[in-house]
Parts: sequence; structure tokens; C-alpha cells
Amino acid sequence: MDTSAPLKDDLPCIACQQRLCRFVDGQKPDITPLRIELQRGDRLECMTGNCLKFWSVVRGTTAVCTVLKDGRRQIVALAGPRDAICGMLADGHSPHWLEALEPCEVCEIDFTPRAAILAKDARFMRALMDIMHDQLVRTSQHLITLGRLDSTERVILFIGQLALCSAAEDGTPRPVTLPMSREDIADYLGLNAETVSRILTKLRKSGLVKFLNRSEFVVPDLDALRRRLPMQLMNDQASVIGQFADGRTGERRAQA
Amino acid sequence: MDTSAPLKDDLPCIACQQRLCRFVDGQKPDITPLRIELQRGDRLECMTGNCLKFWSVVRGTTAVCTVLKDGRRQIVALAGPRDAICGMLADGHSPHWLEALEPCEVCEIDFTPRAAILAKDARFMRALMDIMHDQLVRTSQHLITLGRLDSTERVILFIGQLALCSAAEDGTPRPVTLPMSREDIADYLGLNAETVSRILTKLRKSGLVKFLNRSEFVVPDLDALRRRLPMQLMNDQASVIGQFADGRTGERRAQA
DNA sequence: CGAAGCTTTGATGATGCTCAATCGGTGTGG
DNA sequence: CCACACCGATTGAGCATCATCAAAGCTTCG
Repeated sequence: MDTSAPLKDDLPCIACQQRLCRFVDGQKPDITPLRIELQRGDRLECMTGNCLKFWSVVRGTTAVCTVLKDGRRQIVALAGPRDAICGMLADGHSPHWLEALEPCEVCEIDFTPRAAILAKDARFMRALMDIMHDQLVRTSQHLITLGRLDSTERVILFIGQLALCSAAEDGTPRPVTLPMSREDIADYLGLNAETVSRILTKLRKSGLVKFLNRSEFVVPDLDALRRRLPMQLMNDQASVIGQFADGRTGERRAQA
Repeated sequence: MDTSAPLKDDLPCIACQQRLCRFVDGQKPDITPLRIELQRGDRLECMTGNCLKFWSVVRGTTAVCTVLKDGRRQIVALAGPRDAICGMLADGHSPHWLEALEPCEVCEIDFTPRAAILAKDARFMRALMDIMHDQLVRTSQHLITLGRLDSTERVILFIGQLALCSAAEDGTPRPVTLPMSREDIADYLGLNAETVSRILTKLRKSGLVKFLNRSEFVVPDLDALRRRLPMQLMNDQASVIGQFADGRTGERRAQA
């Protein structure tokens, strides 16, 4: 439906679901998507200042990350395959960056050279709004988690969301891989690594979660997890904006 | 409970800084901004489901609010004069609404009737993106606060931000009015009311904050507050997107 | 095998919540 | 005008939660 300018043939853009790369004009070389390989701990900076860089995750799990002056670290958001992250998260308060939590592949697109043109492109601006909105909903949800859930609830919610993403269509439980270390989980959930470890042990002993090894687990009964949470446990929200009646209603993010 | 009246031509839209109301076509009556008066505790729902409603606060302080099943309340964001809130914060997890923390005046615009047209309007989509981005930056900042600051730091940051907003151009301290109750502050900061009260007492006794009465205070030395924080204390970020070089570079939100 | 890096587990303490009592304004009715 | 009720704010006591520090166990990789 949308006229999408194809990427170079060797770069099939499964990553951003055409949200971004369709605005790359194959004829003009001023904007060239970059495929970037990241090892654990690698960072992509430039989330401050004026830049129109975007990253979409192709493989692996990344974190939008920040630190305070004294070294306290907070993971503001997680981004896995098919998630798009905007580099515009500039806030002067503290530095932000995108960090790989495991080996990752990321596609970077910098629209800066064509900013003036794209500003007049309704489809582009809408795509940006889509991304922002999506991120805003997730960040708001996470904020509630940090503000009002206790440590056990936070971990259960986290485990549950992962399990829900990996579950089969019919809800059959499937093994889930924890894509990050205990400390990363802690920094995401506003806890510390020991607390996370203790809670995981507790959940394992209670039978809510079965660990195959340190980084793989199965949730045998997702509803049992749900009953421990004071909120809905949902996979992903109807991403955006069925409001604009141009035929794209009720898009969803992840497709099985 | 709330008296709402159509916005007349004689009411200049100082509220949304032309961000939204400039897309209202005076000739066509399909979109009519409403001026709404709210008393403390009044709510504007419809932050779930598909709707293109926006509110911009004209007077007073409002909160984007949510509750968990067991009644725990979290204020996700505060919105005062000149702030715009989108009703699209739909997430299926928990209900959201806009709540007046004191007597308020809000301007409501529902763009739904013209959604199809506006979806093709780059300026409109960009205005939405502006609002989303602004909100996202603030929400991310607040998320860090809830994730990694202890209770005293949270209160100091909150007090400091209020003081900074009210300070004169040259930084001279001015009296600040606390626009909300202790419990509201607590629900914003992920604490409880008693803890907030205790911390405010502690800050008063330490001389960092001088209270004129229960809801008015002065910060005699803002830098002393800053030294207690592990992050920058900044008034407002360059709101958005100097990236798009069409002449509107470096807009700022509040103007003195 | 050994070293390094996670992870787990334990002991201990600080932080912040809960419950309860009191205080201080504000509004209402006698 | 005063007595009273009501609501929010304050203060205290006690306790649950979670962080810190330390030691030991597991994995991985050279």
C-alpha cells in the first residue's frame, strides 16, 4: 500500500517492519542503512543532541541505558528484534545510550541528511509518531512497575512478559531464554542482582518457574503467574493508532 | 461536575501554544475545542481505546493517573499549564485517566472526525510527534527517578524542579506553591504520604527548604539542592526536534 | 587446571511502609 | 461566636523489604 523504497538487495529489512527503511530512497545515497554487529556491552551513543538516528534491532537484546553520576545504572527500556529505537531521547539530565545485552545485530539509519524533506512527509512523521507512541506506552507501563510493584511482583511481571512472548499460539508453554544477566535484570527492574537472584530462587522453589539451566526456563502455568500480579499481563498492545482511518487499523507489533 | 463550553473565537489559545489548536478549522464545525472546568479529583477518562482526543492544560495542575487492581495508585506524569496530553495512552494493562489535582481549566480537542485528513498532514503528524516525544523524554526521566533514586533524592528532585520553574530569570529564589497534596506527591514519586511528610520535615529542619505554610515554600539555595542530586537538575529540555531544519529550531516549552 | 565472571546464599543493617495517635486548619450548624 | 466534625499533615513505634557486604559455588574459556 505504501510506496516503499526497497533497501539494497543484500539488506532485507525484516527488522523495522518497513517502519523506517521504506523512507530510504534507493536512488539517492545520502542515507545508507548500516548493519552493525554488537558484542555484549557494546554501546551506540548519540542519543543526545540533535540527531535523527534510528536503530532497529535485528537480532539480540539491547537496552536503552543510563547512569547517574555515582554510577547507579538504570535500564530505561529493552529492545529486541523488530523494535525500533529513536536516538532523539535527548534529555540533558543524564547520558543515554543503546547497549547490547548479548551479541546483537542492529540496523542504523540516520535521516539527518534528508531532514528538511522528511519533515514535510506525513507518512514519515507518522512513522516517527508511531515509534514514539509505542515507546511511550511501554515506558509508562514500566514506570508503574517501578513506582508501585514490590520486588517479587516486578520479577514475576518480567518473567511473565517473556513467557508470553515465547508462548505458542495456543498458549502452550515453551522454553524461554533469559537474554540478559541478573544484574541487567536488576538494573531494568530497579533492584539489585542479589535480590533478583533470591526471587528467582523463590519462584523456582514455589514451582511457578522451572529452570532448565541458568538462562532458560519454562512457566508451566501462566495463569498462576497472572494471579500474582495486580495488573493485566499482556503480550503487546495494539501498537498504534487505529485512529487514522486509512486502512491500517489495528496493526500489531509481533507477528508469530 | 464539569462545565464544558465550546471554545469561542474570543478565547485565544494560549494553552497549547498553537501546537494543537492551529489544526482546528474555524470554518468547519466538525471539531470544536471544549473548555472544561475541573474540581480537585475530577477525571477525564477516555485514555483507553481508539480516540484522538487531546487535552491541553490552561490552568491548574493535572495528573495522568492509574490504579492497580488492589488500589495502589501511580501518577505517571504531571501536566500543568501549556502541557498537552494525548488521550492515546491506551495500554490494556491498567486504566489511565487525567485527574485534576487542584481546580483546573482544560481545553479538549477531539480530532477523530478529521482523522483521515489529518493523517496526511505532515505538520499535524509532526505536532503529535512533538507531544509524544516531549512526553517520552519526561517519562523516561521520571522512570529513572523511580528506579534509582532513594526517597530523599526523589523529593529533592521534585522540589528542585518546582523551584526551578518558578525561579526568576536571574535565578533569584521565589516562593513556590505546591500544587498537590502529600499523597499526590507520594503517588507521583512512588512513596507514601507519611514518608513524603517526614522528608519534607527533614529538609525544612536542614534549611534546604523554607516553608511559608503547608503548601508554599522557598528554596534559598538551589545549588545546595543540586549538590544533593546524582543528576543534572534542569528546568525544561529543548522541547523537540531541532532536527527538522524548516526554520523552527530549538523551540522551548515554557517562556517566562 | 586455573582464572575470571556470574550466580547463589547468608548475615546484617538501613530504608521506607503500616498502623495509630495527634495536630492543625476549614467549614458547618447551633 | 463557639463547638464540632472532617480532612489532611505530622509524628512515633514497630516491622517488612530490600540493599550491602562477604563468601562460596558454577560455568566458561583459555
